[in-house]
Amino acid sequence: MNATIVEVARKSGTSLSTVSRVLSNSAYPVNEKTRKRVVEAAEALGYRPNSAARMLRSRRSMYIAAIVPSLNNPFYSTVISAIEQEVLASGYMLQMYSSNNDPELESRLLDLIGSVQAAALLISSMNWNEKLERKIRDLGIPAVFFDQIPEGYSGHYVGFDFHEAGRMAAEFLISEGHRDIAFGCGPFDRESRRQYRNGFCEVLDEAGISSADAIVSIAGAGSMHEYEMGVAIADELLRRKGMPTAVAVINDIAALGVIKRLEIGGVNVPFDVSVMGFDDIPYGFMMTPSLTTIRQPAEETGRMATRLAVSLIGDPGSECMNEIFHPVLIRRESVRRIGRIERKENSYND
Amino acid sequence: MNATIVEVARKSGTSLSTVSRVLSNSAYPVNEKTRKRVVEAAEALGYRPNSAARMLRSRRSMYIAAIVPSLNNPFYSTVISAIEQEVLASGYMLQMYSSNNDPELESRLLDLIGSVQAAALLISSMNWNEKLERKIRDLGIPAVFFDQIPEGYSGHYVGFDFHEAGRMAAEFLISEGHRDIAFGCGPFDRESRRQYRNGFCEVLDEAGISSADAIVSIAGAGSMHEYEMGVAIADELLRRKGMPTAVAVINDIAALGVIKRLEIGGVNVPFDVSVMGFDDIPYGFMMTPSLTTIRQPAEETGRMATRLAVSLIGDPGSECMNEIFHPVLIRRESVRRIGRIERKENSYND
DNA sequence: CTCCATATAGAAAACGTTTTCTATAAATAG
DNA sequence: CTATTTATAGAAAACGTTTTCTATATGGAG
Repeated sequence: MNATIVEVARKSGTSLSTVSRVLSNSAYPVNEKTRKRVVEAAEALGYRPNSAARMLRSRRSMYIAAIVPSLNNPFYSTVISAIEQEVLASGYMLQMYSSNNDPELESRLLDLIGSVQAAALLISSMNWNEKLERKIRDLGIPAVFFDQIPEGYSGHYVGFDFHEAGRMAAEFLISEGHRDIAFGCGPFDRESRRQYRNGFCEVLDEAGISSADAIVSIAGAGSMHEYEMGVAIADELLRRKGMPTAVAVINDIAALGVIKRLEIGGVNVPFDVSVMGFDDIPYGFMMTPSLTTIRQPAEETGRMATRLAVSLIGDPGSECMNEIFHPVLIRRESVRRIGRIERKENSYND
Repeated sequence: MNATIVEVARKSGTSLSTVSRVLSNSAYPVNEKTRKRVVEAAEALGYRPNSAARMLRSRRSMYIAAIVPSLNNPFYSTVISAIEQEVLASGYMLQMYSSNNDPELESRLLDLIGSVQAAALLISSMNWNEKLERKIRDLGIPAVFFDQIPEGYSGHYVGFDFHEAGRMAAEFLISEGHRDIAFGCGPFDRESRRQYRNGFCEVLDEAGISSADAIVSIAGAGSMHEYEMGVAIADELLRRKGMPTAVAVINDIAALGVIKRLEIGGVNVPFDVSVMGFDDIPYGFMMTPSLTTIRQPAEETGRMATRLAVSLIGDPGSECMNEIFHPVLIRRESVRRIGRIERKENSYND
């Protein structure tokens, strides 16, 4: 099987202690000549340290664990890529799992992570309760929440200002001359969505537009695919008497559903109705019309969360650290300025 | 810190051997009464086995490692999700890394994987050479390639019939009445693409259509984003004297670039030119026009590769196992039948 | 020249398990 | 009633490292 440190010791004519010191480049002084012999022997034998033994004895973990709701969501896959890079760059290895936002699965995953002795936990979850809190605390390792921060959570996190994003969406639509505005979404089952809605409605109300009528919330959307939800939102819009001039949708995929359904219903986007997304999925600018949306910085979130976690490893008692990212507006074609009727110049690129 | 088996033994008034037997549910008989005591003590202490110790002593790994070119690619993220599920279901844990198809990084990752003592390796790579072969062999664990199978590789794999996919694309276009057909792609730097091209051209030639003129290969596309490549393909098409009636594109994202660029150039898809994709990204049916394409079964690939790997763990000498999946045609709107001029009925769903 | 620090390296302990070995009591076979 | 399984459980070894402890030269300081 794999060569062990003992075989390297035998081959290099030294003791196992010496070999360990060389190969784990400890601070302990070892003669240059000997070091060379050891390195050569290890090389020749194709020695690779057994990480289980190493972790066991040194009581140091080489793993950072991450839990995201889904890997298929382009936002999270971007975050995860950034996390992966940063984790490797910090000398750790990544153990990544997806939870589907299922509390049951989340709990099982935390047990697994507990038994692999990860050095830190990165997690994005919409659930927060006694049980989860205890489970995470029992892990005895620093945990960093990122992206959505569940209500009541009070620990380290790298978040995003969903409230500001909601405000930004509404402000932009109003600044483009819209007054008759709808807000399409599913149930408000997570804090992030409530915040977005609050920000959005706040601005509407400030502008003297009734936000109560604006909301088109698809009740049973919890189990629906985002796209279907968008279709349902557009259905509802088409059913109403008066069409708004603009609709903000809770995420990009749903926005695509809205657009497709409206187009089929004979309503042109953006000429009859403007549609505004949220997320900035990488396909938004490839569409026709390309999607005006709001971006949450995904790489930055992943990187920052990882850095924070790494810095927390080894000093557990530190007070709550956090970082909040801000939304950035991505102006493209799916929202048009009211009053202008000329066709906006098309572009095939961002 | 975390409770150990010894503390559980003390608390339950038994020996550490007994505790181990209970908690690792070994086949060894242990009195029901005692078992209960142990379980309760473990529960009370919140005991979680230390996987490093467990792996070290039992010489069994709990990890399956996977390397994919990219996590941001929706095809791979679907594969990875399936792998994750299947790995967990088999009682293992997943260690997943992305290589960007970079041989250097691949090699580093293999070293890492070697030292974590994974039980099996799942890998999708376009590179195959002496060095990689030796590295993988040195791991001493079963390796299963999936998706693309590099030329010269002879081991376990779960593949896809790219040649058939190429044939299918060409046959479909011809069956829809097209004779003037282009094939848009980047450099043929990987076996899978060569196979697709070969199948495609084969059918063209059989039908008496010169395949040599059909190929629009963007030279510098190696470093380009797929979408840019599509734009470049369309540019080239627009530059030519005669527009083909149909263009097959090497992947969906590039197809989106082609469509957008053609539309901007005043060429309507599918009325003036039909566009055929390849991959079936999840956004294909959300677009306008929705994308006609060919699907490689991603979940099935991930699941099958994992099952194969798991079955291979522990009997290393078995001969080369493999499984090949076949393409399935996804008919949507971006390809139209030549001769028909009525607008196909739009649908907002698959 | 003696004493003490220093560089170097081997011996042994330890990490938390699983597994093998050994021991005892109960149960069955003869 | 003795001999031999069988059920049960503790003791001890082992997995491959890192770390602590101990030992031996070597080199200055006095």
